[in-house]
Amino acid sequence: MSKRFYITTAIDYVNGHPHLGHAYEKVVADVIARARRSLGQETFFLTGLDEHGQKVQQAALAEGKTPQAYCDELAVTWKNLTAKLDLSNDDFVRTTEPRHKQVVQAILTRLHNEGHFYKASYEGWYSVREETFLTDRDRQADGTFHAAWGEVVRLQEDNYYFRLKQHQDWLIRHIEENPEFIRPAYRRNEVLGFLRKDVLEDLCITRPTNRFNWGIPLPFDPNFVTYVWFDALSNYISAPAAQHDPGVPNAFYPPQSLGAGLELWPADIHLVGKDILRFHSVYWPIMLKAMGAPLPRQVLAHGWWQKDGERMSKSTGNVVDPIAVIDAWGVDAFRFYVVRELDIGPDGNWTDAGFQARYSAELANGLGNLVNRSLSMLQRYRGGRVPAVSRELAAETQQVVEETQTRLQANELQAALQSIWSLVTRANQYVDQTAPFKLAKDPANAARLDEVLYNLAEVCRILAVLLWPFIPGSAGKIYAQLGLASRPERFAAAAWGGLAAGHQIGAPAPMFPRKEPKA
RNA sequence: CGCGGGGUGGAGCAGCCCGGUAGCUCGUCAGGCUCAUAACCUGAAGGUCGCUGGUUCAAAUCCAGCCCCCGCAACCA
Repeated sequence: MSKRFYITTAIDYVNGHPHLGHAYEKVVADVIARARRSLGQETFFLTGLDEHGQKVQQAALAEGKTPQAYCDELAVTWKNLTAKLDLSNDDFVRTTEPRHKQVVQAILTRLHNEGHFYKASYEGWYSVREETFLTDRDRQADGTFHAAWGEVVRLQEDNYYFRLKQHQDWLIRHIEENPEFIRPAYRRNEVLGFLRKDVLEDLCITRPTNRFNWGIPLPFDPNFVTYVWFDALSNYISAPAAQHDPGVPNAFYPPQSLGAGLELWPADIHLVGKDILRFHSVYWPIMLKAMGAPLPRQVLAHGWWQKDGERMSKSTGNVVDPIAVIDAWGVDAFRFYVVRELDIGPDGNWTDAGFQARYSAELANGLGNLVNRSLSMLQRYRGGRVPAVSRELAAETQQVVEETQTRLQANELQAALQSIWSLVTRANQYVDQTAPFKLAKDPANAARLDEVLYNLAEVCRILAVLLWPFIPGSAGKIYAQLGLASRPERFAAAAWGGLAAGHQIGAPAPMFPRKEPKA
C-alpha cells in the first residue's frame, strides 16, 4: 500500500439546492482525480456535505422536521448531483455521520487537554432576529443598525476560543518556503499580505446550546456545541481516519473503523472557492499543526461564476441551474464548457450564447464531426475493418499527447483542452488534404486510402484517451464506436498503434447532436 | 491610502510567472470540398495588447505612477 493522491472539494452546506458554483467545483475536482488515475496514480477523491448549524436547524423547524430528517432528505438531492455530474468520488462524507462526529470529538478532547482552548466572555450587540452578534462594521453611517437586523440588544455570552497568535510566524514561513502551498500565486500573495499585516485574532469555536444545538457537542462541556471550524474542516481528516489512514494520528481513529489502512493524509489538493481560501490556508493548517498532523500539500482556489456579467442571485433570477443544463445538453457538454471556458483561479462569466457556441463549434462540429466522418468512411470504404498500422500522424499526435500530459500534471485543465483541440483541428485538416473520399473512387489508390483511414481512426482513439478525464461518457462512446470493449481510462493507451489491423469497428453515430439555438 | 482580480482586432477569451514572429472560438468577406451532425478546409479584412514613463538590443510580457471596471471584507463554491 502506498500513499494515494488525495483530493477534496469543499463540503457543501445543505441549506439550499445545488447551483452552478457547487457543480463547477466538483467537476474540476473530478477531472483532476480522473486525470491522476489515468496517469497511473492511485487516487482518492472526497466530497461531501456540511449539515450542522443554525440555518439548518431553523430551516428544518420551519418545515416541521427534525434537523436530521431535513438533512437526510437534502442529502439525497446532493448525492444525486454527484451522479448527475458523473463524478468518480471514492467517498461522500456527511458531517452528521457518527464516524465524523467521533473524530471531531477526539480532536477537540486532545486539543483541549493540551491547552489550545480557553473560555472567555464576550459582550456585544446582538440581533435577535438573525441570532448573530453585530460588529461596528455592521453599523450604518449614523451609528444605528439597519432595520433588517430587527431588534438589537446588548448580550453577554461565554464561548471557547482557539489560540492562534503563537502560530502566525511559522505559518508565514511555511507559506513562504512552499510556493505550491497556495495556488494560484496571486492568492498566495493575498494570504501572505494579510498574515504579515494583521495579528490573528483567536478563533471562537463554539456556540452555547441555549442559542442552538444542531452541532457536535463539546466532549468536555455539554453546554456548548462546536461551531463550523472544527466541524466542517475536519471532514478532510475524518474520512481518512475512518479508513485507518496511518497519516492520521491514531488517537483520532473512530472506534468502529471500517477502514482498510488506506494511505491518504496529507491531502494533495484541497480545492476550494476563493471565498473560503483563508479558512483553508490559515485556520486549517493551524488546526492540523495543533493536532500533530502533517499539512496538506496544496490549497487550490478557484474563482466564481457570474451570469451575463452580473453576480448570480436568486432575487434577480439570473441563476444557472446545472441540473437543467445537463438535462438539456448532456453532462459532458456541461463538464466541457465549465472547464474549457474558465481556468482554475479567475472569475468566469456564464452566458447561454457562449455555452451554445462552444457546444456547436467545439463538440458538435469539431470533435463529434471528426469522429463521425472518420468512422463513417472506414465503415463505408473498408466495411469497418481497420487497415494496417500507418504512422503518418504519429509524431504530431505524440507531441499533443506529451503536451496534454504535462498540462494535466500541472492541473492546467483549460490549457490541456486547448492542446487536445489542436489535434482535432489537425485531423480535420488531414481529411481535407488527403481527401479519402476521392481516393475511394479509384481502386489504384487503395493502399493510400488504407493509410489515411488508419491515421484517422487511430487519432479518434487517442482523442478518447486524452478526453477521458474531461468527458468520460463521450470518450467511452468513441471507444464503443471503435468497437473496443475496454474503457479509455489509461493514459498509457495514448501510444500510437493501439488499433490493430483487422479489428472490426462498431457503428458510427453522432455524439453531440446539433441543436437549434434556443431563444 | 483595507485586500484582490481585470482592461488584448466587432463579441468572448488565452498568452504575462520563465521578455524575442499577437494565439483560440464566434462573427464578417472571398474561395475550396462533398466523407461527415448544412458539418470540414484555405485565404482576407480588422489590434497604438487601458494611459504615461522607466529597464532592455528587444515589453502584451519586467518596474513605477495614473485612469476605468469588478469581486471580497469571518462562515454564500
